[in-house]
Amino acid sequence: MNIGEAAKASGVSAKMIRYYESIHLIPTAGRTGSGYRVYSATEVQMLRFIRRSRDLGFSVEKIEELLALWRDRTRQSADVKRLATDQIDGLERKVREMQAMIDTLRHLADACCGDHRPDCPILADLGQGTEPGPVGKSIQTAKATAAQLSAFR
Amino acid sequence: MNIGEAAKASGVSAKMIRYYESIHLIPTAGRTGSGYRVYSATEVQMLRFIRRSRDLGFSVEKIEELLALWRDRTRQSADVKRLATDQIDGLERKVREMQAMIDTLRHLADACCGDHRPDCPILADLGQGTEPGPVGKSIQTAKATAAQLSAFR
DNA sequence: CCTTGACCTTACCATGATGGGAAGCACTAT
DNA sequence: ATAGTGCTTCCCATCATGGTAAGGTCAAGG
Repeated sequence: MNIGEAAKASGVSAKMIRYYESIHLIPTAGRTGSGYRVYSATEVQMLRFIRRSRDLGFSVEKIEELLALWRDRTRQSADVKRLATDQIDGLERKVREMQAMIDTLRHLADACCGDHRPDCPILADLGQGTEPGPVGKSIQTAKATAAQLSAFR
Repeated sequence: MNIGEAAKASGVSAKMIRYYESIHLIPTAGRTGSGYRVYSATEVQMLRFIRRSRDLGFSVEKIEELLALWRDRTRQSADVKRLATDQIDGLERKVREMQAMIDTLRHLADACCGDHRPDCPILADLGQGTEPGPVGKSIQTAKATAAQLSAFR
């Protein structure tokens, strides 16, 4: 099977298949005499495993661990479960951070009449600065930086 | 005021201040005779505006628009509000996607006894593949790819 | 006056996962 | 034989941020 066919069958782009091979997430694919990569059903299954794991938000690093457990017939399901619950925890943390942003934004947006006039509590709040002092003067809900947000994973 | 002091006063790292200048998000800072950047209270206020916007998850691109509206005394508050509600929409979409992942993961984790035995429905599900066919055989809740997730912003 | 330490400057590299494109070779169907 | 599609490798871009290195500057104290 060609890389293109494997891509179609697994839902992983050819580009990413080559990338996964280059970072050794998957073993080096076999080659035809002319240098084309060749994939078997087993390898496509592994690619689907990866694809599904990515769909659940796992990082490549975590997928490496998942694959290792998958291959290991003497694994302990507790180890797999821990990976899953860690993933849940991380996602939930992210959701909470974003929810805090949403709450703040909605609060601000609700206060903005949103018409032709220039007065805007949203800009007023952003411009005010929200000092890190003891008594914040503006709505101070979202504490997470966008940087911190994307930091996870 | 030095870049270090401006960083402390605004909550934006010196590194990022230079970066924001290089991409023209903020105007070119003045310099002392020896080449040190100099910042006034006005510029620090702009940096705080940026910092706060980032805290609310706005991309640099969106912050550019926010800053333009901030400076424009003839702005229409509707334009600001639209930026805010768009941001809310984007965040909510992301939250929904992550919530779907969480739901799927929790479902799987709940089914995993998590002990010393190797049997694990989590790996079984990942390995099974969840074909894109009409009748998915495994739990199929999370439809968003991690790629799509981070694609926003 | 000289040293020390803290701070500034620029320039380059790295991150994580992915896409895009170019140049060149291989395969398939007409 | 030729056209078209698909494969190969290699390089670049993303986005916002941090790290590091080599070198210049400033302020305080001996």
